[in-house]
Amino acid sequence: MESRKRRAGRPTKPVLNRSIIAEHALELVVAGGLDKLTMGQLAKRLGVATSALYNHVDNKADIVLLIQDALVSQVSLETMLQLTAGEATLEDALEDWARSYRSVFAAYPSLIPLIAVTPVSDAPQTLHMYNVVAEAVMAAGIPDDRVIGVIVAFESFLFGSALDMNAPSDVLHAGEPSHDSASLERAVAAALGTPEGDQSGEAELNSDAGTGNVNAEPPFQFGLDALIRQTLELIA
Amino acid sequence: MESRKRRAGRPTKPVLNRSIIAEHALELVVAGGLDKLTMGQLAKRLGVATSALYNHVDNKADIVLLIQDALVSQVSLETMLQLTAGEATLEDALEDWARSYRSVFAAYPSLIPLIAVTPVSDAPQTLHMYNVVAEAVMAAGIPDDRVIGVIVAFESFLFGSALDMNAPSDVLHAGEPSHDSASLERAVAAALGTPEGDQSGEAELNSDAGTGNVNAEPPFQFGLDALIRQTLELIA
DNA sequence: ACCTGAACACCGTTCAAGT
DNA sequence: ACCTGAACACCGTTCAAGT
Repeated sequence: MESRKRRAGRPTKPVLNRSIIAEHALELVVAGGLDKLTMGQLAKRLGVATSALYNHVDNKADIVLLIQDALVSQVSLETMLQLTAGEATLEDALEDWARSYRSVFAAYPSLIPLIAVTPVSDAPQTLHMYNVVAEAVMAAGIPDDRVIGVIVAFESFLFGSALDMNAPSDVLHAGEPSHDSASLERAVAAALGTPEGDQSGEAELNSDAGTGNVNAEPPFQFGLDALIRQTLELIA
Repeated sequence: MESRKRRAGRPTKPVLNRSIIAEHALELVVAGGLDKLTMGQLAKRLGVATSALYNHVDNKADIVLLIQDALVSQVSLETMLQLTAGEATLEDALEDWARSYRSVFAAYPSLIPLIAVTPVSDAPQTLHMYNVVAEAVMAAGIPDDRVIGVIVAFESFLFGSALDMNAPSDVLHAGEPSHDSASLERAVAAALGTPEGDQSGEAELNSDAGTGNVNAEPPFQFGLDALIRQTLELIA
């Protein structure tokens, strides 16, 4: 039985709290991107008046911060923790962390610019993740003064790669052939002709959120290898 | 003398066109980010009614596409063109292109998710840039089927790096010290202790758009070096 | 063809009134 | 303390009316 209908006035037991709000806000963003997250839609989903939300959050940005932090906590730190314990290699830890990070955020491209700019002090889960990674990377022998540089370089690449996963598979296809696109077309054709899983011309059928671009893997692997190699050379 | 005031009805000479709209839209975004770009503000700036804009553009997304393409045309392709002519090294061309690209888009972080997802066929200047880069990189001896991978890997890193430039310098500073931030704090302290230009504690004074993060350079150089080295190894 | 001005459905946010 | 409902200033977009 659903709650009949509330009238104005304090309910005997609170119907909302920050966790409930965060949870449903995340579901809205999953369903339709950041644009679909409106205070009105969120309130409707929670069965309250829009204004009731403001008893628990400062504003919409506050909600975005909440879901961002919830997302970060989904990133797998398993291999990083093993590295700290001396039970994994730096190479494996970086690779696993990077792949997990990218796949989590690929589903929320509109959040990425916000995440990149949010101070970790406002997001406890995010702070925790950075701390685990820093500790592991230090344990592996990267000099203290290079740790932040490594982390930020990886993160920059991961943000960009997560965005790239949301591009249509044919982002680089020129429209009508012109003299101004000949080289690009040749490169695109060559790239499509040689992957392990050839997907010919029907790439646009794959339209899952965050996996729109079926050609995202090779560039990701290339960049990730580059960063990992450069990092391994820093070991004292 | 400013135009007195128009009344309804077709003006003898059109007051708007797509170029004029794009130009002023870009100025609005420069002034205050994508949020400040509203159809109402843009119309006021152009001295027309809001609805007049719709005689020239389909919608707001159309305007965003316009300014995105205008931005791409600001990226310097000079060294890439020299590379095609055999007058520059691949290393220099990649470094110059990457730095120019990053600095152009660092000023417009909110545009980056849109750019990453926009098909090049909708943006002629963007198509042109990719074509120049593809041609140059091929001329330098990178195998045809690896060109797209290289370009996309660089671009991913550049997008992320542009976002990072917009983070506050102290993004990674934990708030109150906790057991959950000790390693991170140590890494941050070590990183700040050793740069060529020590900026001690007053980093937040630097608040120019796109250059908020005074600590963005070392990670950028690190990642760029990694990608360039990996690319050079692909030369047949 | 290209403008104005009114209208529409929606936004985020505030606040008095209710319990 | 925590909800409702009305209100406010603003969005993007559409469209009839004017020239």
